[in-house]
Order: sequence, then structure tokens, then C-alpha cells
Amino acid sequence: MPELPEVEVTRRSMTGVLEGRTVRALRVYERRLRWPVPRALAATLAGRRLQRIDRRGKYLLWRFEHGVLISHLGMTGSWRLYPYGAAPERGPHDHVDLDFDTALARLTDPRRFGALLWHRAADGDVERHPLLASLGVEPLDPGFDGARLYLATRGRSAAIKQVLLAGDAVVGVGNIYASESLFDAGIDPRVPARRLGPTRCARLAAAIRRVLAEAIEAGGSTLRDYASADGAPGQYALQARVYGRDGSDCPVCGRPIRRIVQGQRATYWCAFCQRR
DNA sequence: AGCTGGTCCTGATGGC
DNA sequence: TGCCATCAGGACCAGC
Repeated sequence: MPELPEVEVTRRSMTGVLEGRTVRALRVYERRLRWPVPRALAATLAGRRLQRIDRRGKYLLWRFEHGVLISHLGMTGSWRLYPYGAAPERGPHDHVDLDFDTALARLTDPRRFGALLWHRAADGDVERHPLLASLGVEPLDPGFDGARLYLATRGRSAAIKQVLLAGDAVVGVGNIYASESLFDAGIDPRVPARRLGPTRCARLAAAIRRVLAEAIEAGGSTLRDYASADGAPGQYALQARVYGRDGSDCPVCGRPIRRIVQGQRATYWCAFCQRR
């Protein structure tokens, strides 16, 4: 479940191995991802040296001198890293091999909601790319705090859960961590965002930072088919306090965890603990 | 059959 | 009325 922690764990597990390495070849087996993988991408990348891998929201930014490879994992995508020559035979959902001189990065994505795009350096700062331009603040950056969240939620009548998911107030909070953060902050997920005052915004911002940081620390989530790039499953699901636990006891008050649907997405919460 | 992680796009709605 | 921002729903898929 690639939410921000999973993407960050992926980034960290690849960056040390691949930064400074040269692309031997890019092989595209299935270009029908969310948008078609550009036909010229193989020629664009062959022989080029990867400078570094950054992250913006849930996007990975593979920086080269002449441009940036933008990748997104969608709902089911993952990058796996193999030592050179050690990759197993390609499976049915392995769509791209990014072959470096020392290792192979392989993109797997059963549902194909992910993306692999190219941004030319000549077209300017990648942060101004249409996919990145309207993203909210990075939750783990120092610039994200209660005051920032308070400003970003003014005039927003939608439920706070849905404003978190929208990604224009703060990036990287997906369905799982939205429930977990709101539980941590003791805030009802149904509250219109504009009704949160500075106090609750401060609690929520702190909760988001804490939950995401803990998840990164734990190596990402292990729900469904996620695994970090070295294949080790994440542990976060073992620590989820409300997500996926409807009917079981609230870890704080012991009352049952509820499941509701907001915007066609499941929300898990404790009606007793989340009314502050 | 119905549910599942993300998010772009479209068309509708609502405030000024 | 018109403009703009926001909102809600649909779309993309495969696997369980």
C-alpha cells in the first residue's frame, strides 16, 4: 500500500545502491500504466548516470542531468531491487526493468494505476510539472505544523478525512494513515475541515507527523501486497490501531472500532475517543 | 459479488 | 449573472 511511508522506504532502500550508477538499459514490457510509458524512454535513459532519487508526496523523482524520471506506485505498485544478474524470471505484472550497471530495479504493478514519466530538464523545475504543481506541503518538512494545516483547511466544507486524502493541504496521507492520524489526534473524521480550530489543527499535524514517521521507522505497511524494495515486508499493519479493525476493541477505551464510508473509502474510528 | 491502497478528470454545486 | 474554488462521482485494473 504505497502511501508516503512505503514510498519513502522504497526510496531509501534504492537510493544508496543506485545513486551515481549508470543505466545500462530500460526495458518496458507493458507500457499501459496509468498513462502510457513514453516510447522514447529507453533511448532517453540508456547510458545516463542517476544523480539521486528524491520524493515529493508519493512520487519518486529519479534525477538525471538531462531530466527527471517520475514514478508513482498507484495502489499496487512496487519497485524491487536485485543485484546484477540475480533477478528472477519476469512475472506477469512486472512491467519495467530499469537495468543499472550494478543492479536491476523492477517495477511490478498488478492494477497498473502507477506511472512512469519523463520530465526534461529543458522544461524547467520538475516541481512545476502538472502532476506535482498543486501538491500540498510535505508532512515531514519543518514547514508543516498546526498553523499551516489551519490555513490550508479554511473554507473547506468537506470532511477532514477527505481533505487529508485530497493531497492539496498536505501530501502523502492515504486512506490508512488518514484513519490512524485522526485516531491519534482524537478528531472525528466526519468534521468539516473548516470547523477545526488552531488547537485541533496543531494536534492533527503532530499526529500526522508522528504516525508517518513511525510507519517509516517500521519499514512501511505490510497490508496486502506491499514489500519494500529489498523484499522485506513492512510491519506497520501490526501496529495499526484502527485501520481494518472494525468490531474489535479500541486500544484506548475498549469500545468497538467503527467502520464508515466517506467518499467511497472506508474510514475506521472510535466514536468515543474521537470527539475532542 | 463486493471489496481493496491513489488520484486525475469531469461536471455539479455553492460562495462572493 | 459570472467567475472561481471546491466537491462528488467515475474512471482506470487485478486479486481476493
